[in-house]
Amino acid sequence: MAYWLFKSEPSTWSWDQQVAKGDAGEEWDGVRNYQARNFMREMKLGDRGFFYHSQKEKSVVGIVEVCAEAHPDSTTDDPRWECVDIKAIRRFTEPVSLNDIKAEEALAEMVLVKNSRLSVQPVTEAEWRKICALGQTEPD
DNA sequence: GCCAACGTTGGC
DNA sequence: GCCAACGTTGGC
Repeated sequence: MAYWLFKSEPSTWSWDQQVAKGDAGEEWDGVRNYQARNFMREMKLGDRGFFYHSQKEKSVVGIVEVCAEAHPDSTTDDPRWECVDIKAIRRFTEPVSLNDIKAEEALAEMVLVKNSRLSVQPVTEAEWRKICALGQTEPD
């Protein structure tokens, strides 16, 4: 199983909206970046991801699961763009802020730190476990 | 609100 | 195929 991070501006699509979709999940649509799309193409059913709020909050707020593999993005006719569906699994007991992450030497190589603009990105298992620990939340 | 970083576009 | 110009994102 692989681990990922999904970034969203809460004013556009928030954790609460994701939770409201329940187990049916929702398309992670609107991605118009090849790198991000390619990562979504690599995702398998059951892969886990962090849900990160950008902008004002800048925190990992919960865990999601891939519930549909890559398919055409319904928000565009352009066949280049695909997306996966994700569903909320659980909220972090404590949100883990970007500051918290930057303060951890073990997390210094995270894509979130190195390339803050990439909206869909891979997370290593070590990073996954570390951030779950910081969030006082079960990793699986 | 600013600006750095990055990606994309289009002219040559 | 290069690169300048431009647009967007997101942290500060």
